Amino acid sequence: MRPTAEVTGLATDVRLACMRIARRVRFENAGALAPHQFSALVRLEDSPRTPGELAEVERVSAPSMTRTLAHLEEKGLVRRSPHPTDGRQVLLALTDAGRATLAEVRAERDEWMATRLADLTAEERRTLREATAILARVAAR
Amino acid sequence: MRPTAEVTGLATDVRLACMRIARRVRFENAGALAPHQFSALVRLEDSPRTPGELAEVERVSAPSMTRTLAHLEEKGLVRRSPHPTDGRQVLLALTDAGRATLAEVRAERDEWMATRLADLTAEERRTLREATAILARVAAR
DNA sequence: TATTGTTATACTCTATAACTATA
DNA sequence: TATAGTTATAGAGTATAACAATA
Repeated sequence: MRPTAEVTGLATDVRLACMRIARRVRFENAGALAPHQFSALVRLEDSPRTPGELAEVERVSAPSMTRTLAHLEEKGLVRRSPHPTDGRQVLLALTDAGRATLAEVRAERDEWMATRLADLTAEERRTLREATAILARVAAR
Repeated sequence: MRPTAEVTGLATDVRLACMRIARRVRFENAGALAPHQFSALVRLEDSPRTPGELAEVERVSAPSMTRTLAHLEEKGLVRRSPHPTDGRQVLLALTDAGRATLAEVRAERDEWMATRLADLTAEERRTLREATAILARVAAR
């Protein structure tokens, strides 16, 4: 469907609101983990992956991912193991420390948001709950 | 007010939704302008500012801002002029090209969002409209 | 003597190209 | 010969320290 003026105006507002929130969350929680390191760690949460897969999904070059993974390994957050069937490939997996770090960073970020949402009315929170479901679909497309 | 479990869960959802949207918008529109250059340009929109003011509000060092401004000046997006009363300071202002560039980047970003919002129902857009007003207040605190 | 801005230098993240090992 | 990953090298952004000009 072709966007109307009403939709375009809303698009601006939604975009700006989301970018400001994201910026505040990142700023408030610089944390011990750089953004690209955090992103890579998140990708390993569901299952181990190869450096190549991680580079592709994070849209960085293979050498960049090599470097990022080396740092995460130094910090003990990921562990590497040989690929079971392809000797050229390597598998990276989260360590217990890696999982704990992910949880910590998320807890800090949630706390920032939660303290602010606690001051809203129940009605306002209901609106946000509905909106996040919609935004999740929008982001997925 | 102390966050309840219900609020903490919502905080996670809101935070994730906003960060995903922000990420998609940034990814989708890499544009001709690097993020830090775009940010600095936005700060000059309302009125001219000194390098020191820009460095503080963008939370980067003075030398970093010097460098950023040099690049923006090379591209013809900002113009420098002497401070009227203090010979040590310098004033940076947007050029017409700078304003045009800002408008272009925003238009691209809005288009990405607008094409997605156009597929939603009117009811869903009403929810988003209410939510963005709430989020704007949250981000401002 | 303090402040504003720039230059000097070093470190980090990123990319492309070259290299090694395996398929 | 093609693919996965690493190493070599270079480019861009950032920071701290040192410097020049002005208050």
